[in-house]
Amino acid sequence: MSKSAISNSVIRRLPRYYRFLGELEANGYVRISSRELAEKMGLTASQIRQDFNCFGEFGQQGYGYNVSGLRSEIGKILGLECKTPMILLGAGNLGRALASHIDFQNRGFELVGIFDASPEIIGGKIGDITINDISVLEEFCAEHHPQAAILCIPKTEASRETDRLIRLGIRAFWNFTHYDLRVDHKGIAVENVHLGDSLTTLSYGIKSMD
Amino acid sequence: MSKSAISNSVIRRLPRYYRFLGELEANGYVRISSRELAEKMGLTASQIRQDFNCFGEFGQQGYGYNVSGLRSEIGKILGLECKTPMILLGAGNLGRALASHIDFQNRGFELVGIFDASPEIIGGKIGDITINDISVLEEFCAEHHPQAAILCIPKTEASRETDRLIRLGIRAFWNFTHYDLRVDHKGIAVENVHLGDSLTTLSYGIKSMD
DNA sequence: TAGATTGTTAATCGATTAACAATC
DNA sequence: TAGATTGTTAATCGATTAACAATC
Repeated sequence: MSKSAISNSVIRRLPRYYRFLGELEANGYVRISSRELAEKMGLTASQIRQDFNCFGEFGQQGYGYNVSGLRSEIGKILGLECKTPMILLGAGNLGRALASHIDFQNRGFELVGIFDASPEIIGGKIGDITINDISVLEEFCAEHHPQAAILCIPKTEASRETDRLIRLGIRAFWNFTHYDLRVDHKGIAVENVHLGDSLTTLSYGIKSMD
Repeated sequence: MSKSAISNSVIRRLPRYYRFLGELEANGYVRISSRELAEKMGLTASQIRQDFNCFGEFGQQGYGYNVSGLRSEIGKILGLECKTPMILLGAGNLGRALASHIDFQNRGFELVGIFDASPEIIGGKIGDITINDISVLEEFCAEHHPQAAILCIPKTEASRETDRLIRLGIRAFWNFTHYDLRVDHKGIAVENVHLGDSLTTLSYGIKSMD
């Protein structure tokens, strides 16, 4: 829907705003000014006001922003009222960690299935979801229509499984494999998480301190 | 050392360059032009040349860049020839995943110790490293002098443990806890990985496709 | 009303892209 | 030499910051 001109830089900041506002709300804040929020988040007040004005007028002159109102507006923009059904491919340590620790509900998703190829793992459970054989993916998708997938599989299988998943109706990928997923198909969303690159950046950070 | 004017945007791209060049090298590439690399990475040739010129002249007119030479130069800039001793705090699923799947050696680090507070976990092993009781951190640091730490502990303990670790000589944090670590102390490097924010961004990506 | 703080425009800053002379 | 491709400067684009009138 809103494909208007919200820049990528702004969007990347929205989840963090949403998170901070949630914490403020939990701590009993009712209102907050751009100046105060800027201080807490390490941004400038100007930037915060510019950001929030991309999608309408949420504040009130002389008062500031209503914390819970603003938070729920940002939640709507992020699409968090939908709970997109999501599956996990690869139930190794990382897949297991994500399945058990990520708060899918509050991020706009619901984890509905877990798949792996290794016989020792298949049949086990993570939370209350049973790990299925990846060969039953077709039947599962026909029945449950998941729309998003987490990729925690070996690099070598990523490309093949991605094609398969797209054929099965998956439109969004949270990619943890060791390569950059770039899908040519239009209408597919991809979020690459490259943990190795993140650690490498930290290495530079150490070196450049003196 | 080189605290010159390498912008943050460039630095964020370096690990990815390093990775792509490694793959090219593995595939037998000896030379590559900025145009060809741009195509493979989804960047512009101009940007690549600008980026590489931040730290000297690595290419050769009429020829392009030597793949392995360029890669090792970027490796030096990133500080990957050092193997900074690193410890892991928190050996739950996520900590376990990182300890077993991350290629520390190629990212400028060496994992030298793992700590947890839970009696059921302490004494176990991940790879060939024994999980220690977090109470022996002081002795361990006095002996092994780790300089970096991975935080995979509950949010509630993050602030306290961070202070403790800084006192023990840790100068770099790879932070997976559910809050933004901002260290006031000068001379501390932090890389926050907020997986929840990443997933939230994907939610927006789905919604904004139409 | 007076004080505070937004919404918004204008100014600045930085990053990306385009262009081309230098040179291998 | 001719062709290719860099290194680098100039032009463009976008994002951040500053400023202030509008208004609660």
